[in-house]
Amino acid sequence: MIKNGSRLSGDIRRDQIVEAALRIIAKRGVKSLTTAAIAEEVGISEANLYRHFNSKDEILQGTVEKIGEGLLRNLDAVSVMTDASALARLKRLFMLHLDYIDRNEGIPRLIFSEEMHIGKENLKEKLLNTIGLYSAKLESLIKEGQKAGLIRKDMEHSSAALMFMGMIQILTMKWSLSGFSFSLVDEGMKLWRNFEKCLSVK
Amino acid sequence: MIKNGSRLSGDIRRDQIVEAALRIIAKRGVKSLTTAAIAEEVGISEANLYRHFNSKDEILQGTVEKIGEGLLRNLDAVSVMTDASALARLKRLFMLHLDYIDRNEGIPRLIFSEEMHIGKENLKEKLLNTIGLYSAKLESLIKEGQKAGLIRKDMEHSSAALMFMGMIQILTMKWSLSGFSFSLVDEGMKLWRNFEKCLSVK
DNA sequence: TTATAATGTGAGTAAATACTCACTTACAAA
DNA sequence: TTTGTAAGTGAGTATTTACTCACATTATAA
Repeated sequence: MIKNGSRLSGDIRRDQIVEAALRIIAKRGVKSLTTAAIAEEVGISEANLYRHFNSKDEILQGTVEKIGEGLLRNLDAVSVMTDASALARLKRLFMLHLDYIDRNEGIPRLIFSEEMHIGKENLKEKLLNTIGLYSAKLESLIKEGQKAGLIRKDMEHSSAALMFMGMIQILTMKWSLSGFSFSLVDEGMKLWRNFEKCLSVK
Repeated sequence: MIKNGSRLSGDIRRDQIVEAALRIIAKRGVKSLTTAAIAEEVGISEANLYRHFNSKDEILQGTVEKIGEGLLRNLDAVSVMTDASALARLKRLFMLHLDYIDRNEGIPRLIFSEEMHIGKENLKEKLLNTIGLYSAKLESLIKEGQKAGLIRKDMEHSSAALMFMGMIQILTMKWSLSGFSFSLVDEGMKLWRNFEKCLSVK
């Protein structure tokens, strides 16, 4: 049995464990992600966990990978919209992102968590890598919009991309602090309308 | 000796403890903020900590208060600039905020931390309260700028305020993830220039 | 059938952590 | 001087947590 973090197509338990971890984070936070809690959520013994992962850290790594895959799927979904304008695709990406977070409340918890920021170089790297891919896509969409005459030419790509991600972040954080009490998507729509004014040529 | 969380002017140890806590968070994160670590940083025994605070939670509350005070001081500093334009004051507030974070690396760690988001209703409330005051100030400055004809009239106040805070957030998070490896203030300046384009009437 | 590997578990263990307690020392006011 | 109180400590304790180990069961393939 290979347990070194590499994917093994047939290992159903691995997926169950990772999904259980995400559920626990969503419900009770990263601090409550103990081996005991995971084992109970899956319905197996704690010792059995270690038949599928070498450490709790590896489990965490699995959940980060899973989240990253979901986010990158959104990039693909937008890439496919070949007949839509750059601005329409940016909007779609914005809403897809919010919707994905809405369906996985563990995401902001995990991304903001200290586990992701301190030590754990592999986790940090994965996150930075995903952010990098995301930024690149955003910047290329913005450039495309500028060429098409939809987005003002004096808008700097990297700054606009940061603004895009910043809006998602602050909204997500407010949402998390409020106990997920308002509609991410509705509030996001309002924010987007304003951002579009910023981008558009007058 | 009163230890119920209320300020006591003469208690120097309280301040020392809170400052030590902030230093530990900056250096090693909230997870490393143990009673043992605090005691060692201050240079007193663990038991002595409990002469000044009833619990570790109270110490954390003290640090959150300290940070909040600093942020609100920036609001005051800007309120005093009576002869500057609304846009100039917004810029000043933006840079003051970044500078304050730059000098206190523990701030993003603490604000993003699970301790602030899960359970601990009193901490959450303090944070939300500070954010509320901040938003209100931002919105009033934006309105002022609109009246003066400096900021475009079709910009929605609350969305623009969220964008302002979102930029600080995303920049701060990138900075934290990068191990504080770039200049917050320099990168912030770039972002600000772009944001000003968004706000300004053409 | 039988050998081998995978999957499973209960009962640990060592380390970390927030907090307590009995007791001592310093020090200011009566 | 006495007395009361704040400030201090070393040596605990109960609990939590990641992880291990010896051993049992199940599935697979020769």
